[in-house]
Amino acid sequence: MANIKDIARIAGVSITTVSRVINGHPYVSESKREAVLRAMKEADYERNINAVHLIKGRTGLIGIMVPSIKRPYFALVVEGIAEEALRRGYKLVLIQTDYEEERELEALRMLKHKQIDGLIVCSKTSGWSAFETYLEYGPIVAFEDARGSRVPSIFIDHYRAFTEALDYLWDKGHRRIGFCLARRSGTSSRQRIEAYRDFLIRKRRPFEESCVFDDTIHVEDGGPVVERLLDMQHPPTALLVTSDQVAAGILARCRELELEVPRRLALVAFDDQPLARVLGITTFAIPLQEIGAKLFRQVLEGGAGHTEIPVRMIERGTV
Amino acid sequence: MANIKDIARIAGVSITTVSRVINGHPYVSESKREAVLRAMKEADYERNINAVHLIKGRTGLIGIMVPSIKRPYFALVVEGIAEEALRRGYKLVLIQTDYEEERELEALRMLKHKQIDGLIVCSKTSGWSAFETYLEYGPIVAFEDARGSRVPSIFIDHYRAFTEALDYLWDKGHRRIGFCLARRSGTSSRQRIEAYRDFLIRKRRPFEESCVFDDTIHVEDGGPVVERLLDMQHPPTALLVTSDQVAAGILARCRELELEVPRRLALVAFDDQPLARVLGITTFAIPLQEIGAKLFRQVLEGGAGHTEIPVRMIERGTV
DNA sequence: GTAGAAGATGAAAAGCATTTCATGTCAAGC
DNA sequence: GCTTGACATGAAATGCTTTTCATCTTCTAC
Repeated sequence: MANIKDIARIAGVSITTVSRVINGHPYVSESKREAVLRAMKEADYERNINAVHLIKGRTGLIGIMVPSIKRPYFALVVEGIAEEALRRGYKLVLIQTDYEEERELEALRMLKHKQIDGLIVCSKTSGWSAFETYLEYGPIVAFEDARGSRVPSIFIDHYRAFTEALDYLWDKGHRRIGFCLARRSGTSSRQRIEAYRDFLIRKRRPFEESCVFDDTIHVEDGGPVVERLLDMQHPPTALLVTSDQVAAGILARCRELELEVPRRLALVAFDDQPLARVLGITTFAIPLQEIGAKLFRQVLEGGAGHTEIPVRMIERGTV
Repeated sequence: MANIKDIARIAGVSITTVSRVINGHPYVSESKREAVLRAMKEADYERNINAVHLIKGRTGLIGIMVPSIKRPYFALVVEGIAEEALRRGYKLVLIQTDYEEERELEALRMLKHKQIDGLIVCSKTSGWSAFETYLEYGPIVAFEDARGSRVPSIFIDHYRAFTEALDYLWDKGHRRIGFCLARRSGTSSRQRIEAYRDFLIRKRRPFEESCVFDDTIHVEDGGPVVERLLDMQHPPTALLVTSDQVAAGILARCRELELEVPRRLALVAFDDQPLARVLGITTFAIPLQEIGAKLFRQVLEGGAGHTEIPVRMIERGTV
């Protein structure tokens, strides 16, 4: 394909002039501009973007690290990021990690390689220090509580939200409260477990391992929770569920088994995804799309610091 | 940051030798290899990938054109693509189009620019001719019935599936069958409308505009459908719903209004997403993730032709 | 009338790695 | 002793665009 040199030759001008026309710089006479444009059309010229990237040292690409895009939670964040990226003329590179450190590292290497101009970490498994090391190569921002690290973050105080939810259920008369987590080792899970333990201490109640259900991530993970519940001597009367999807799965199985919600089992979920609205699930509103947009803006501006996103409970019919 | 020239200088070898070490070419003596590796470590060298892209004319990036990633349907396809991409060492550029032609065109331009090595079109609004024009710049593959065009495709015969579903409902005694569509102008919607019209002709039944519900895309679009149904003099007794999400929304509203499914309203949906499994929705299994993987393989291999993906109905409890 | 600014243009450097081609060494084989 | 092939190495070309610097012209203002 034709390159800028060819165009210069065809139009009878220098390469510089062609570049000026392409980039809209001033100081090009109308006649030459037209000649260049004509030549470009004639030769079906298209700028080789990789040469531009090389010389500019930027690519207009932002990396998004997500464990799995099929989880609506992340899909919503990415949607928010994508909308903002579009508005700013950036493209996104999707890096699906499945929580494997090696893949997370590869995303960081892309930053060092200058293949991406910045990196948005939606969730991760490696320690913060790995990310801090790469901070010098380009902006990174995380959607996870990174306070205490040098990685800028936009986060939700899960300790506070969980505490609020627990108190709410307690006030509604629930004395045995269980909860569902995704990965036990995740940052937010650890905060939630801490909130749970502190709550129990405050209420002088014993911690019971049987009340925590982990690895509940997808809608189909809800059913088994209900079955385990039914097998218990003293099952919890309320469940805090860290994802609307799982809550929907629980709700569906409860209906099948004619276990009344909220009479027999109360549910408080998180995210306020459309599904929760439709099913009337009491949940914490987390503005995932807006958070996505914020993440994008922050990574572009390269700002430091940690921003908390407030969440609030939306009462519907499951408590 | 250090470049290959610096490394060559530090290691006391030529640039070529450094390049050989980096790329694992043979014919490098052990002593020089070590010297180069030492120099690379010392100078914290990282290859500038954009220079590599420039000279190779490839980027290891595949573009994915999706209208909106937050729709689970597309998220699942992308998940499948991403898994396969990872296996093959490719990265993905997400191009969210929102069905705007300008953005679709921009994705095509990326192919021409050589910013991406290939393009997967999950759904689109522009005509095929636009895509055909760009076929010369790199492989394109579409997840949409492109028979009759030169764009390779992996597709589902929606005419056939719809016909099968209609006959099934007819055999179950339904005489008034309505259906929900996403965008009316989409390729699959047109095929489905055709199937519906042909079905009515075959059964000597009149076409009634009030039985088609369009722009139903998300889970929250289900409720309004039920409300419109209740307002009708002679509402359909069965609904074909082109997405599990919408079917879930319909089901939820039916329960709220105590409209028994399937006694008062039967539902057949499409996709067989996890949500449909959990809610016991009768639906057509479309292996979206596998299709994603297939799309990726095809775009890599640059194969032509059209491949039909067979679908089959899964009977659950909504008919 | 002249200094200085503004406008116009192009040569060349810079950005960086890969690959081809040329050259040289050494050992095996006849 | 000489040819041939395998192994080693580097100079230079290649991929393509942006940007700096230098040069030249043409006004404008005093």
